[in-house]
Amino acid sequence: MCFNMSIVKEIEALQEEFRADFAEYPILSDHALQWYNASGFDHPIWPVIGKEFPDSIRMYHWGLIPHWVKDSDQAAGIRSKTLNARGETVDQLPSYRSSFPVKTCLVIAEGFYEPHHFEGKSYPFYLHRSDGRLLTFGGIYASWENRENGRTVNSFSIITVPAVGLTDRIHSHKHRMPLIIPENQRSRWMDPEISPTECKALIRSWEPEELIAHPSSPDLYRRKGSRNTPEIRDRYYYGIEGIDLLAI
DNA sequence: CCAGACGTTGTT
DNA sequence: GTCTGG
DNA sequence: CCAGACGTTGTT
DNA sequence: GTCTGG
Repeated sequence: MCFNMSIVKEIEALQEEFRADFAEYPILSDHALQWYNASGFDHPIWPVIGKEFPDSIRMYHWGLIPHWVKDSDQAAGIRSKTLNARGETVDQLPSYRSSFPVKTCLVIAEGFYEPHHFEGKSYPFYLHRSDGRLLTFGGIYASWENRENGRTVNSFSIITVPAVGLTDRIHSHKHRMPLIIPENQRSRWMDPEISPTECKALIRSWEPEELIAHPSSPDLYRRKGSRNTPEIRDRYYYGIEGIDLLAI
């Protein structure tokens, strides 16, 4: 699963790393993305690089709206359920298959959150690279035309796979994790010539050696108030050994 | 045949 | 758009 | 607006 | 406690 993620980076840092420019420069007072925690259920716009626009970074809404959706009510109903697309079935399901493999994308993030269930309670953990470098999740995207107002909504879904390694130890409940595309596989993932079979073969459980994790604030999943504060991403001490020491 | 689904796994 | 369940 | 739901597919 | 569906 992957319903919450984070990125706190300068716009320029993304452009340099991916040798791609923002198609529409985000209107940000400080030229930085400042998501300590973004909840998919709020459908934030997020930086992605799509197979059809490999030289630009675009801000797409998290929560894929399939092209066949008829109206905004239907769109609202489906996009909370398409934050993740299971890798096992992404090439078959009606909501995703027309995006695979022609509309795959790299979803740029610094880290992501997973809940650890322990003694009947849930504790969020933040997972990220120890060197602070960015991660790229494998995703799919779609464009939907809202006929009520003539506007186009671009959106994406993060592909999920069975959890492994540190992520599996943390997400002991669902055993799922986002598809992480290794740096040396990014160009392959973005290859416009790739066959469906070859593309499907790139959907594998993997996490970088550098991935580390720590418990984070129980406020992460609160419904009320701002959940996008610097503190929410910091290490939180629960005073429970099974939690505080889990990822050490 | 037509109406309805189409999706995944947070929390309280 | 296309499949499924009734 | 109110009644009714609120969950999962193991072993941390 | 809070959300959804009727």
